[in-house]
Amino acid sequence: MAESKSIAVAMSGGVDSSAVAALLHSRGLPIVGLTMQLWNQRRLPELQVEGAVGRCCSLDDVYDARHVAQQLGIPYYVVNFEDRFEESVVKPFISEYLAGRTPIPCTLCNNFVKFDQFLEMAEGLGAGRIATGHYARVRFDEASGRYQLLRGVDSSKDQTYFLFGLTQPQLARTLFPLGEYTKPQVRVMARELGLAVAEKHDSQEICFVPNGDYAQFIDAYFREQGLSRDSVRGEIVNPAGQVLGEHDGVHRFTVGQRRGLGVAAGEPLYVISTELATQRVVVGRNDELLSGSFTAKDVNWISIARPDTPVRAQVKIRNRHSAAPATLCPASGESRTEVRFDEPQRAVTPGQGAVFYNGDLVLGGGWIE
RNA sequence: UCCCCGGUCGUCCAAUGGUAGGACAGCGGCCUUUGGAGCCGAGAAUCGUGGUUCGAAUCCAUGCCGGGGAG
Repeated sequence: MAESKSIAVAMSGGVDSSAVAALLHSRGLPIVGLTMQLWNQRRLPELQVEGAVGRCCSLDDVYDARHVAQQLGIPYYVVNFEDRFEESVVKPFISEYLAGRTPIPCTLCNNFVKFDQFLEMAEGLGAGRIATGHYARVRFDEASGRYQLLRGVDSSKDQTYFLFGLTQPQLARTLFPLGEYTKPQVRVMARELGLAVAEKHDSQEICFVPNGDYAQFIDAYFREQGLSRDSVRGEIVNPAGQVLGEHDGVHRFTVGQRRGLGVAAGEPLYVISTELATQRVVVGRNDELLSGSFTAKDVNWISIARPDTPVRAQVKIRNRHSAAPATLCPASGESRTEVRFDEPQRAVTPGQGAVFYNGDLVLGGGWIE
């Protein structure tokens, strides 16, 4: 009976998710701690680095999560999602890069693992809802009958950019307890609750790429799989087509990138686009990176129903971008939406997410074509 | 085999008698819990050899290497 009301907490072993477990527990809610094993960090040993911190799924992290669960006296399990993670996150991550786009593994992981397989697993354990350490808020809007997604109170830690794929059924069963707090408050809370992980460093970079070198990861993954790739070398050209240099693969470049071009032109050069067919990387001046509009595909509307007419919004085109005013023009009968910025924005990048906001409210989001 | 012009950090350019500066690139760090971006920092060069001069990247001679030039 009481089992069916329990909440499954996704515990990574970090401060945030540990604080979520402690917080819900302190409120007397029945919870169960679960750690998702997503990637075996002992694979691709050539990428190992000394003293790496903040990587997901390391033995230390599982140890930390289990320790917190013991401290709280809650049931705790480690669940192995490695196959799903590799299929739904790692492989698409690689193929997107090889296709000249710039993927967001965190969003894929949320869409296909954390709010999908994990939710099912929780259900199997008798938990009706899940809770994660994301800095975001969910609320039910009586008027529209919809669950709404809102930015976390701590705008500097807000993680809604990675959550634009969440659906109504998922939101209905999800708790983001940290959305009401700031990161410093969470640290204090963790300290006061005596959590051993209170001072643990924040994680950063892609969790399955231990040394942060994703291009090296892709190379290593191909070797591990015994796959070979055709030559990926290509030319670096300016918009006029003049050859300025050579490169070792379009997957090493993303729109707006400056470093790593190896071309000395007297002024900084940035990647403007990559041409898959010719394996060319086009570079140019910073002001050549401005775009006034783009199309978002596979748009998921969250806090509002899909509009039939243009909608004003602020649109965020990368995690560190501050949402810019724009007009959304949904294509009728399609999941595409044209986004027209009031002012041109720098480095609109295919493969990245475009998230639509109205203040703190997340209207929805899609993928930049 | 003669005559011009030119050889400065990896690249491009500055300093034309007083002990070499910048941009870009590369490297390191910070920032950021997608990738980029941005910020900070340290490196890094006068083609060789003689001479003139208190003092040479700078003037002279010569060699070497580029580029140009009717035999």
